[in-house]
Order: sequence, then C-alpha cells, then structure tokens
Amino acid sequence: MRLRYKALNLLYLTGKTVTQRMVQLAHAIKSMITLSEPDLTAFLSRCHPQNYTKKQVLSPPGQIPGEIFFIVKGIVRVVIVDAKGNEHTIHFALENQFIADYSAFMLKQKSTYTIEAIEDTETVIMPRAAIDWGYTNLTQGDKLGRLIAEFYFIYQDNRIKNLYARTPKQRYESIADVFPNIHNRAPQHMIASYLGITPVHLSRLKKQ
Amino acid sequence: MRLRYKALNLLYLTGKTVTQRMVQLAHAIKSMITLSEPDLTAFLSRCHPQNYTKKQVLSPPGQIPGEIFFIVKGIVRVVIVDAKGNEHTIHFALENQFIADYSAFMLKQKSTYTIEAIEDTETVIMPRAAIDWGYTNLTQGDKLGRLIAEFYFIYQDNRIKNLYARTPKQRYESIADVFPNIHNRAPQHMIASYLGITPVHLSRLKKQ
DNA sequence: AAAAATTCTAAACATATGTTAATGTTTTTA
DNA sequence: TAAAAACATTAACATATGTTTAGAATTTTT
Repeated sequence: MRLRYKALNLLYLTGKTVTQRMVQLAHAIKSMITLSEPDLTAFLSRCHPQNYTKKQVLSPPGQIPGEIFFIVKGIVRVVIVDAKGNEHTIHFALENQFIADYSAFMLKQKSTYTIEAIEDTETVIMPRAAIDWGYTNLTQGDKLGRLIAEFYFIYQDNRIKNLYARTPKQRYESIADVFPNIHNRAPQHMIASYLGITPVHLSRLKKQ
Repeated sequence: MRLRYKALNLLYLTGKTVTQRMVQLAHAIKSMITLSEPDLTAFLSRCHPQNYTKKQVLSPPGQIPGEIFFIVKGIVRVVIVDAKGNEHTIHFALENQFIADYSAFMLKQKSTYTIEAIEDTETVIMPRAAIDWGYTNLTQGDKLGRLIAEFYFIYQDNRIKNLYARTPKQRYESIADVFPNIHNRAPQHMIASYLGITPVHLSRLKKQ
C-alpha cells in the first residue's frame, strides 16, 4: 500500500499521467483531422508512453525505425555522424511535435540518424502497426499523413532557403523563431552545429 | 489550310501532342494511386499544356502560385535571390517531375522563388482548381498529396543530410545521381550555385 | 558569317571559417 | 561536498572559400 501510494505521488509530482499524455496526443491529432471518439480511442490504444533521461537515445542509427515519437514534454535532437566521425545536430524537436527518421521509416531502410534526448523527455510512442492501422482504418488517415508530411516539407523548405540565402550570423539571430527558448534548452555547441559552424566560430560571431 | 497543316507538322516534329503529354501525366499519377478512367479524364480535363522557351519564367516571385507544373520535356531550375541581390539555384526539376513553390502554394502565400526554364520546356499545368477538385473528389486524392509531399520530404531530407555531412567536392561528384545528365543540361555556374559555392571555386575544385 | 553574350578557367588577393590549445566556469556525477 | 565532465571563451595559426579581374572558348543572336 505505501509503495503504491508513493509511486502514484511521484508520478503526480514529476511527470504527466498516462491519461494526460494521451490527451495531449489526441489534441494534436484532432487539430489536424476530424475523427470519431471510438476511432481515436482505438488508435491511442495502439500507442504507449515511454520516458527517456537526458542523453538517452530514442532511436539509434543502423536500424529500421519501428515507431514515431510524439513529444509530450522535453526536447530531443537529431544527429548525423559524418565519414570523419564528426557529429552534426541537424534538428531539434520540442513539445507537441512528432519526431522520427521519417525517410528511413517510410522507406523501411536503416536509419542514418541518432535521436537523443537533451532533457529528460516524456513521449508517446506510435508503433508502425498503429500508423499502418491508421492509414487503413481512419477515414482521414491519408490526410493526417499528408498534413504531417506537408508540415515537415514546409519546415525543410524554409531551412534550405535559409542555408542558401542567409549567413550563419543571421540564422543564429532568428533560430529562436523556429525553436522557442532554444538558448535555454540546448548547449551552444549544439546550436552551432545546427547552424553548420563550429562552437568556436559561433562564440566569435556573438562577440561582434 | 496550309498554315494549319504546317502548325500540326511543327508540333509533330518538335514537341509532343496534347494527348501524348496528358498520357505522360496520367502515367505519373497512375504510378502513385489507383483511380477510375472517368475520374482520371475528369482530372486531366482541368489541366492544360503550356510551353516555355529557354530562360522563360514559369513562376515569378512575389505572387501566390496558382498552379503546379508537370514537366513533360525539358528542365527548369528554382532560384532564390538573397538580400544582397545574389541568385541561388536551389533546385532542378526534370522530365516527369512536379514542380512549384509548394510551400507558397500550400500556404497561399507569395512565392519567394523564381522558376525558370533552362531548356525549351513542355509542361502540363495543374491549376489550383484541379488540385482542389482532386482532394475533394478523388477517393485517393489525399493519398496522392501525401505521396508527393513524402517524395519531396525524402528528397529534402537527403539534401540536408548532404549539406551537413559532405563537402562541396563530394556533393559535386554525386550530383548526377540525383539529376541524371545534369552536366550536359545545366551550365556549371548553376551547378556551383546549387552546391552552395561560387563558379570560380567549383572550377578550382575540379582541377584538384 | 560577324557580333554579342555567355561560359569557363586562372591568378592574386581578401575574408570567413576551421583547428588546436589553454583557461575559467558551470554542471553533473560520485 | 569534492571530483570529474561538460561547456564557453579567447588567441594564434591554418585552410577553405569568396572577390575581382582578365582572357580564351563556346554558344547564341543578328
């Protein structure tokens, strides 16, 4: 009895309950498509919560991704390691966003990315079976997929535009528009990496 | 009589007939989704062919895109002009591909890109009304939209990966994997621009 | 065919960015 | 709380890439 009570209390104080998380994911889905409560419940029943501690890996390279993560609380980064062994942070994902190596997930190929928690992070995992079930059984399943793909397309398009047409300094000055409060949530060397420059150089640019 | 005959002849010798072009677009669509012949015909009837000569602009910046282009024959490039007035070629599109400023098209915002023919180019224009009609009336309309968005997502993801993890030289050496025969179809300064470097520097890299 | 425009290369020099190493600070771990 | 690890800054130097200018080759236009 005491143990059970303590466990519940801990959950209450430090994290969100299973129900709260599912509600958050449900809200994200309902903001994109219309679907019945039974359908929503059926979809959510195929998903499950998962916690990660800071620096823990959600998704390793070299493996076919089996799920898409929905971030309830926390922040993660997506990393690629080049031929010389250097790490590049190519993306951050915050609360209420979906994250995965989508390309590898869709193509059923081995992932080239590492997805890693920067803070202790609470997620809901949507396994491939849940996604497939959604495409097959939800009236607006393809529309949901289309909207998510379009959302990330627009994000990437904007990124590519910035990489070509703006300097690292200019990109640094507007990074918080895309990732709110990022300066308090990610170390500067990860931000530098995202900008495509070294931490030493970012430090130099800031001094100007 | 003579004029009409000459016109027909010219079309036969130098380009594809309206029917041939529509068949080509129909083939591209059918490779992605299943749909009935009447639906296909109804969709195609909302599209129309359009030719462009080398250097002619398909889609100007500052204007909300009203259509998506399907390239039957030829090649186009997508250009952005930065704050200093410098042009950056950020994309090429070849035969059997769809091209537009998708972000601006989807968001109904003014385009930031110029889309310009590099060779004389034959297209089929899919006006916004046709696309909207497709989403509303085709059973697999959303699926078509999802597949196109996913295709370009994968393309962009690969690009971003390359920009971070590979050098301009390495990217130069593999550009023909993505754009077959590009070295014979685009001048080197456009390729250099796509790689994110100056033509002078590309010339230098080639010498090594 | 001649003229004009475009394209590629080359060299010299300028600038931006990377590398290494040292130091002090902050954060995490034990 | 002490030790260890991670982080940010700075300086000195190295390298990659940009800029300007010029000339030759190629393509396009007249």
